[in-house]
Amino acid sequence: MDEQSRMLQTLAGVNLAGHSVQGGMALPPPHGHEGADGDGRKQDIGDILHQIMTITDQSLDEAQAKKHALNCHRMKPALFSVLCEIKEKTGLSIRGAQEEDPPDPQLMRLDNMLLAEGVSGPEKGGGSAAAAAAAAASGGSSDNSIEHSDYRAKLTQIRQIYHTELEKYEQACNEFTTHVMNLLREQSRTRPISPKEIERMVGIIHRKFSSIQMQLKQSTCEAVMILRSRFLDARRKRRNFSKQATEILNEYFYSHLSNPYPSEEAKEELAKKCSITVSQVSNWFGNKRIRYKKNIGKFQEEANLYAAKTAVTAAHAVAAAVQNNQTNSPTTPNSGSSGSFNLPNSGDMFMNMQSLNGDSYQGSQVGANVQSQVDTLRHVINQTGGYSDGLGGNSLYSPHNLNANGGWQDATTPSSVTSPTEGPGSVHSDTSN
DNA sequence: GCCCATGATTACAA
DNA sequence: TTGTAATCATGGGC
Repeated sequence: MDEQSRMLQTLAGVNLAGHSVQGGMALPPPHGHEGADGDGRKQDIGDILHQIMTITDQSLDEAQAKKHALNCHRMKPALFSVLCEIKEKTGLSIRGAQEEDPPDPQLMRLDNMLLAEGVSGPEKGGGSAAAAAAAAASGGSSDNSIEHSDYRAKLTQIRQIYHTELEKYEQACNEFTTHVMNLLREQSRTRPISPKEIERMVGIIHRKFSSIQMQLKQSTCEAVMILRSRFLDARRKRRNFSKQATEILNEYFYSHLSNPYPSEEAKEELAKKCSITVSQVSNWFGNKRIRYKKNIGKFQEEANLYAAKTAVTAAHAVAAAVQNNQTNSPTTPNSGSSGSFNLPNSGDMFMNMQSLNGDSYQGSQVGANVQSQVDTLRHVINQTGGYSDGLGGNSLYSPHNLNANGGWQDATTPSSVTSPTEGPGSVHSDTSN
């Protein structure tokens, strides 16, 4: 109504003389510039304008009656035509300033994110990348498949809500647009409304609804981010490693107690075997070194246990090697690559035991001194098979690898055993520190 | 609910 | 960059 009033005010104040109108009728000049003949027409136009101007102050019935009277007035076609012309001219200038809005960068960002997360666009296991990353971060154990599906389920839920809401908005937008268009078409019978003006109005409505949609997209993005951060937050979802994984890590730790710093390759192998990540292996060793050093006494029993286990495995390995040597090699027992103390690959017993057991440490060349285990093995061999489990007072392992400063010694020369293939004091490849 | 174990994080040093 | 030390946060047994 504002625009209408404005235009009518313009009409009322502007000299319309000279405008040709439908039916070859010229509009009368305004008041004060006419002769006696024009006074009648002036009065007519003045009346019409007054009626239009006061139409909002009247009751509905009155207004309807006046509207009808206006529609039937003989001057209506002429006025209507002039109004159309003026509106077209003013409309052009307004459109020129408003059209061709550039795409909103924020909206584009939101759209891209929703697409990347699999919320919008075709459904093809959206968010699987995030879920996979989280699975890797949290250890890749069987729990992850549960968490993965949990994540997917929640994402699907968000997706459904998003699409339902979006559909609702679009439906409401269409309904409202249709309604407004109908209203405008209806009104166009009584006041000049061009199709372009209707189009512009539709554009305004769509812009309003798209701003609402943007809010929806924003909150959906937030929901996805929260879900993702919760899922990816390993600390929040801390799970203890499996017993088997801890066993493997402990075996490595205690069999490399003189230098418990696995190389990158060893970490990768351990990670693979334990179904955890390399950084988790690093964390584990970091924690283990610190906690072991802080409380050696507490870990003594554990150390003995793993030393014993290692010794048993090693004894089997050595027995097998001896047997192999007896059948295959006529040379001196300690020469060459086999023999009673000629441990394969020069003393990285853990690795070699794994190899002998058919595990995957072969070829990884993860060197570390294992003096304690070699000592243990010697002990076992010297006892000619009289192996004690090491838990009953006679400790198989003594924590002699920590130096006075509390740091680990660098792969020191074993006091009683010299590796046949390695010189004294040699440092293995896993001295990553 | 408390307490301990344990995986992760952070600040710092070498 | 890696390791250490301290700390946080959670899980699990009691």
